[in-house]
Amino acid sequence: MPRGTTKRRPQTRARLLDAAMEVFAEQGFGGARIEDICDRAGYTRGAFYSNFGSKEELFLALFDARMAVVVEQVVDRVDRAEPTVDGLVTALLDYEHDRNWYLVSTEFTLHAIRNPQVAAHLAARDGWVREQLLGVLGRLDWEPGTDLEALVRMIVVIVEGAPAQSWVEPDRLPPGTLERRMLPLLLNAVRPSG
Amino acid sequence: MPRGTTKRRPQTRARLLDAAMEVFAEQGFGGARIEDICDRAGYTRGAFYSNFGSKEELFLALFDARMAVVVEQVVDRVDRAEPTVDGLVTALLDYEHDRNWYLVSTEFTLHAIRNPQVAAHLAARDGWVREQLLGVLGRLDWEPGTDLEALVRMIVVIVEGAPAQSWVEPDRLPPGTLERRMLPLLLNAVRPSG
DNA sequence: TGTATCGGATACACAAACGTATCGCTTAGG
DNA sequence: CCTAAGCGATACGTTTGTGTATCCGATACA
Repeated sequence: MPRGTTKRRPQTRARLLDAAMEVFAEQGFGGARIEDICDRAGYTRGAFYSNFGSKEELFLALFDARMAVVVEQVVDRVDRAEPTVDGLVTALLDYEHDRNWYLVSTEFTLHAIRNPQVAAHLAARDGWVREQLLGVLGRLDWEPGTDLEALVRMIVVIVEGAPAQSWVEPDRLPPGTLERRMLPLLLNAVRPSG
Repeated sequence: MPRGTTKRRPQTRARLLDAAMEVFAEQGFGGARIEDICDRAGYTRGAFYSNFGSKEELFLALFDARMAVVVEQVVDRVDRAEPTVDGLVTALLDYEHDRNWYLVSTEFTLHAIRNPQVAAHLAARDGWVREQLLGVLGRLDWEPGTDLEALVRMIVVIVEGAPAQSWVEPDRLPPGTLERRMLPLLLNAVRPSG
């Protein structure tokens, strides 16, 4: 804790971040009003401007913080998983399917694509995530000639892309079901035939 | 053309839609200002309110119009394609990778997830698209027991999900490359082994 | 070619969101 | 305790975007 910083400050930040997750999920980044976030968190705009310089800065802090948690959990589980296709798939998908996080992270990706600076930031983070997964995948056997870096990208396509269909019609296609069928298909395709 | 409607009206609408595509792509739906769209199209807000009731209505019209074109083209090409995996993949991916359309259609999906009314609309459209693809896929041979409806959903995951990574770092992963590698992997996994 | 309607421009009134400057309670540290 | 700094609330003024009401040029149609 920096010199002269009181203990309630991190709590204020945390509450603002939690509120922002909800409001961004409901209204989108552009549609979210700063005052709504403050209201939701139980503060006034004074608290916001004391903690963040802009809505953009908050967005970035929110994404970074949440992304760190999600990735840590996934990597941790994958790391302990049985070195089989089924173990891997289960580890990759054994998380709470968080609708708000899907909305916010997807919108952050769009935000990054629009802003080169943010894109560089996101690319670095994504690269780090893929590296982590690459390490774990390297412990399994794969069809000779398999491009593991490409394989990791494909896994990301599935894990981040499939939820779109589920969240549009969650009753018809419950979150996780499509990924659960699709990942084994992909992984078995590059496993040793023997 | 309705009684008493002049011929420049559809042109005005079209120009507003084109402008909206650009502005939504640049600013996002929530961040886009109606006046920006009008400026871009070369009109004032008067023209806008004469043609659309709200930004939301414009967004829906834009998505519907563009979606119709894109789907028609893809279905048409897939329909004429060689009945082989490679022919299918080539037909599915042989389009201009439109960054703006990726941004707008993805944001529309988020918008739909937030608004049940819009979600129902989008689900109906998506269902229709999948039906179209189902018809074409039925003409090829597949591994016995293959769930073609699920297969179509998986194709959609790839075609709509992979561009995210490409548009974040287009230099490292040019649009289309990941799909081009991933689709054959999936399709060959459910083709007859013989 | 006349005329009624259409369609987009203009102007205005309103509302909402923003950012800042300042105030006063709270907390840390001596 | 006492005091200085931190932190969030309050209260501005400003900006920005919106929607509507009205006007006038353009266009269809007789």
